[in-house]
Amino acid sequence: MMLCGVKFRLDYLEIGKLLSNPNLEFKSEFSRQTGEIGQSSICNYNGMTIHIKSSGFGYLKGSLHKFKNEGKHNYDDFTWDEVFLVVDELSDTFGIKIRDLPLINLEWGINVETKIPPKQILSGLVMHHGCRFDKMYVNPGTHYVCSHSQFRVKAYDKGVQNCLAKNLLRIEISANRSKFINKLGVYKIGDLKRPEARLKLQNALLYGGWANTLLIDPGLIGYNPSNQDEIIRISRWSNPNFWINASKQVRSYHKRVYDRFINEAGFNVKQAIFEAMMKKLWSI
DNA sequence: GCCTAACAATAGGTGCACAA
DNA sequence: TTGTGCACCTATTGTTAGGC
Repeated sequence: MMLCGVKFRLDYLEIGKLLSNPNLEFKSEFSRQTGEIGQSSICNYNGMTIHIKSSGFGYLKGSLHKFKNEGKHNYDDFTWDEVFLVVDELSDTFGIKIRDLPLINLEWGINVETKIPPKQILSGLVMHHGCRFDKMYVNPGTHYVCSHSQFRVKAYDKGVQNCLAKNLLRIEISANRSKFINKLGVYKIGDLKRPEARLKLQNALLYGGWANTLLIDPGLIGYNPSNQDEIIRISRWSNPNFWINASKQVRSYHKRVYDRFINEAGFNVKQAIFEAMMKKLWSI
């Protein structure tokens, strides 16, 4: 599993230390109209950003994974040992103890290699729980995002994004609220030293995230229905709008029947990804 | 302004009865 | 056999007040 984005809350103490750190250069908002210098100031450093809103409130956010790669990319693997090395390095650079800062947001995910191009898988993503996936166009590529109020489930083609030759699918959970990660036993980055906390993040990704997605199996597109009933069912199941517009009971029923059908017909794209994630999770 | 905690409201999943 | 509606429980979401 890989940690990606983080957002920490900064208090009076840290803000004072950061502002007096000679290695950091802060830029303030400046209004040409009034000539006033805004209260908030920003500092960018290798993919990490410090936002100081007032003397008592600010946050530090960015990608630890990118920071490890000097702010350039995040398509390689990022082990837990590396996470804590990066946190220590960042702590030294900034002169504050990052490990003990309260986490406000956290993003974690995994890259898996797939047999078929990720694009085919992504276009079949319909919903996560009762929430539909939206397409967000980012250059290059497309992010499939499902936004709940406390967290987002994201999937995208990591290979295309970084012009890699292999089929690399990234699946990610991003928690917007500290409540969501607190529930998993994570309050600060140091908590992730504990294997139980890491396991909870993994499970949230596997079971809470991927297992609860509704995926139209790419195999369905080329499937030859054997009778009239199947023609109707397949045409419904392969239509995202059928799922999105169905009442929750209808959806729940069809999901069950669809899962059984997928299983019997041997369409296993979702399951294969689940297993690949599982394997990958235990290897890094 | 930005965020959190607590609470109420709403939505999802499941099992079951039952209709077409 | 396929599909729908209902009740129940639980998880998620929205709202409000309040901290810093």
